[in-house]
Amino acid sequence: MRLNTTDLDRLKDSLKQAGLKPTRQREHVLSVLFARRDHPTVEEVWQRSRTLSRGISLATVYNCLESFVDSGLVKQVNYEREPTRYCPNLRPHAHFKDEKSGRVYDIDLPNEILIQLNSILPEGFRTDAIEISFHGTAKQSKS
Amino acid sequence: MRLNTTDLDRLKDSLKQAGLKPTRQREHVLSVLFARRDHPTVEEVWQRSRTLSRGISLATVYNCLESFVDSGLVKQVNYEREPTRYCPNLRPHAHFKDEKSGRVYDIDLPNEILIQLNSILPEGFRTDAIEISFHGTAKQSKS
DNA sequence: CTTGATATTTAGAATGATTCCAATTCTTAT
DNA sequence: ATAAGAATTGGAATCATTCTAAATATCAAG
Repeated sequence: MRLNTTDLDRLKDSLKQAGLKPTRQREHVLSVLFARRDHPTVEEVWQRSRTLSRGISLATVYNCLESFVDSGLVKQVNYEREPTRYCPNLRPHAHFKDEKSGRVYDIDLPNEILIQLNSILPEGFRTDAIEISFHGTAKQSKS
Repeated sequence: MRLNTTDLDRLKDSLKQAGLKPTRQREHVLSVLFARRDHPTVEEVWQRSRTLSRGISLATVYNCLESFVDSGLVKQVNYEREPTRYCPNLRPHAHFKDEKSGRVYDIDLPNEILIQLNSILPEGFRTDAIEISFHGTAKQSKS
């Protein structure tokens, strides 16, 4: 995880545009998230952040990720009561969890389906967000 | 919550058909679930079960609900990391959570949508279950 | 209807993800 | 450079859930 100046500036910009102060820790956590889009847990993000020269505390990883979610910079993925996972994919998408490997895949959602889903709601229901989670088994290993 | 013999027999039958021994506690927990289909948490089911003559332990409520879910008798509903809720509606349906009231509504799912959802999966993905959760606000108060 | 084998119930301890806290350190506008 | 507000930190606290091991209940067989 070596960041050149351009990458770093991009991260800083992302943070600023999200209304977040670009701190060393936030930049690092965000870069970890972008580096491998495999829906890591907080603990996993923390492990991957140990490479940071002075380290980073677990509480800070929680704080960073929370602020990212609040500002819309990343999304959360919850499966049952397992540790929350984080995902920098901002396109409308569902998640598919392979029960064998535990891996979570992104599934792009055609706008058509979102429209249809909204159409089945009774009168007076206004939707802020829709979460769609598949459980199953995936034969392949590509994301 | 007064159960007549017919109701009780129906509960016993449900349990037996699910492969579960019909114990006093399971009958009661299941009847609580059927009495108000408002997606109660374990804690809420427990509260509502205090009416039981000799009471029932929280651990048992957990055990009962777990066995119901395992045997397919009820479904779980998870929103973020909030306490798990339980739902005796076995038709294919989504959940809509009203952020204002915290109430969870069942939304029946047309088979068409389920077919469409399966059609967007890449080759080799086999689905066991799909969860669809809406977040938003509901103007009305009916379920 | 008793009995034994097996399953269930139970209270409380243990777990584990997450949140809270209060003190320190950083960021940034002036 | 500096002060005000924000972010970071380690550790304690929280809280839903799971585990444990002992007591109790169910049910099939006799």
